[in-house]
Amino acid sequence: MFDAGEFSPSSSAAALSAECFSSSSCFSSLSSSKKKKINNNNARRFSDEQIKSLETMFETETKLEPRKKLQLARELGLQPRQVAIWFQNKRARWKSKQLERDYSILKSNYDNLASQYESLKKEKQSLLIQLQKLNDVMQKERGKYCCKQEIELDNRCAAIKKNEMEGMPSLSFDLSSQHGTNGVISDDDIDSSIKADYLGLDDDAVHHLLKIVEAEDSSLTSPENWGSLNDDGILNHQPNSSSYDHWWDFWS
DNA sequence: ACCGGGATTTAACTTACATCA
DNA sequence: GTTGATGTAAGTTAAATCCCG
Repeated sequence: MFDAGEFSPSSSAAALSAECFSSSSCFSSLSSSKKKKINNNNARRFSDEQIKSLETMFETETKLEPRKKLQLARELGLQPRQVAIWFQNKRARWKSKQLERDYSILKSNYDNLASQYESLKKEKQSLLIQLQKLNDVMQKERGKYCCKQEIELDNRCAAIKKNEMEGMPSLSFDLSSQHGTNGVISDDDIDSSIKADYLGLDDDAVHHLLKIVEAEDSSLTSPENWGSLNDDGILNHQPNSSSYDHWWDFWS
């Protein structure tokens, strides 16, 4: 399908040199002094107008039809083979640039992900430290009030034994003394009772403990302590409930 | 300002392979 | 199925050009 005047790409060098089809292609066989002269005339490189036309054509189609190639070559005063070679080289350069662009985009995406990963890692570390602190406080308080209750229980047992020895009736469980004056158990009572049962503590211990926990809690709930959680971080995602299972493991 | 040399750009070439008549 | 013409991608060459010390 070669057009008239075009040479096969696989032609031998000897054949090509014999087919000296333009001043620029003949250029390589000239002496250095003549090369210099031709160079001064800007003959080797295509002119700006030629390049502009070639670029414009390349934007519309990266592979030229033979007829368009002939037409373009005629318009630019080049050999069709020169146009063909220019398009070959242009495709190669374009592909190389495209690879660079793709690489740059991929690298940018990777850097963003790596940055997010590092940020989340720091948040996790910070949360683990806070969790450990809370755990320590809980252990300390639980131990403290368990002892207090044991002492109180011992005192009551001692009083009962004393009364029994003195022939007085043993103290019965008095609802009114523990849960309001009318003997009716209020919601607060139930609430405290549940908390006490759950934690194994009495009311005072529960209230005291809750104050401590709330104080610790405020450091978690105040925005200034959130760090980068707001910045497109985990707070913007609906957490999977199982993600927080370890929090409740702590309480059980 | 000039120079030398390494880096980059670019036109042209070579080779290997694919397609089609 | 084979062959020759033609086209392309990928890699190379050589000269021009750029850049920097």
